Amino acid sequence: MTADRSHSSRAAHDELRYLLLAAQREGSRRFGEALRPLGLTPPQAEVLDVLAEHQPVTLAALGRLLVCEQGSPSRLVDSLVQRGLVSRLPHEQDKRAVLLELTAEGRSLADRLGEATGRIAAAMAEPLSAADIATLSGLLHTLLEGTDVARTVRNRFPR
Amino acid sequence: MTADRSHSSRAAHDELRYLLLAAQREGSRRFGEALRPLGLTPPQAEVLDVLAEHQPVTLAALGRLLVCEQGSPSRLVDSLVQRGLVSRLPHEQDKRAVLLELTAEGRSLADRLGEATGRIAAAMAEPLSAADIATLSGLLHTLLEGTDVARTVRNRFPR
DNA sequence: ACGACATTGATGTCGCGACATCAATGACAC
DNA sequence: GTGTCATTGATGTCGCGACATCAATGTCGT
Repeated sequence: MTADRSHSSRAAHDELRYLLLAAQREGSRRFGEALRPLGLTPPQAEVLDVLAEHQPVTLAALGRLLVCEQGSPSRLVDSLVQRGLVSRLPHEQDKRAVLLELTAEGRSLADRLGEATGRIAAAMAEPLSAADIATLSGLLHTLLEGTDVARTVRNRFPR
Repeated sequence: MTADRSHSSRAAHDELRYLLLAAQREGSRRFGEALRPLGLTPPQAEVLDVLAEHQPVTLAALGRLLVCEQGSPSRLVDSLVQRGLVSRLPHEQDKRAVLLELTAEGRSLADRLGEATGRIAAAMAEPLSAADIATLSGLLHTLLEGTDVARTVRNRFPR
């Protein structure tokens, strides 16, 4: 019916853009709310989550593993260091680099975080079936193909 | 194969969460980059876009039409007023309210914005077919069903 | 008319997140 | 070694975006 390929989907593209924004915002909002009892924000939670699996890691490497930030997340890490959840250690071979590790407190919080995360993520995706989630993830991967973030996500969630 | 329904999809849920974050971030990054020649940020562009269609409108009503912000976007609008793109007019019947309108300059910028938006959105969604986009949008609508943002998006993009 | 409550828009605060810049250090060609 | 360039992590700045608070105004029950 709509023959003009170059313009017919303009509204569809815009709607998709806003849907992605809306979904991310709504997810962050709910996730942040659920994280408040732990005293963590979603980005802080992501750092703990990544550190729990990739300890120890330099700041630059952490940045490459984070979806929530492009550059080096020094100030994000700062907040966690100040709260005693993460410690900075000097790197032996490279005096520029800093190694990040969870403290004991950080590790135990990361554990509690893992449980909370599972429940919340399941609750948020509740209106979708497992098949829907797979389809949705596949389409998002396709949408992002060739970008840095896509590589980041693949690193974090290998098949 | 995975029999434990309550936990088997934990990773899938987390991946979806990060994919949504990644897609939105990447989209915003590219969109903001393309908008830089116009001197606009993506949230500012959304305001112009909405105003061009719903002029005049109160601040609270604008807030209900925006995906990019929950509360009343007074400071976001401020930036546009300061740049002479939007004007605030007193509301006759309700002395609390303020009516927002595009200035002449705002209207012409909104026009140029519309063209740019179309090209950018198409470029970003390029790896997906029209059918994929429809599927993706449908799934995102389902994911958001029952939320305020879902209503906002439906208002902005009625079928 | 009046009092309780709701709504509007402004404002303060906090934590990002993108970008630019910078000093320190490292890697590499020669 | 030396010069050149890349990388690392810190820092400054800007614009959000969520939340809380507030004064002004409106609404509604009685």
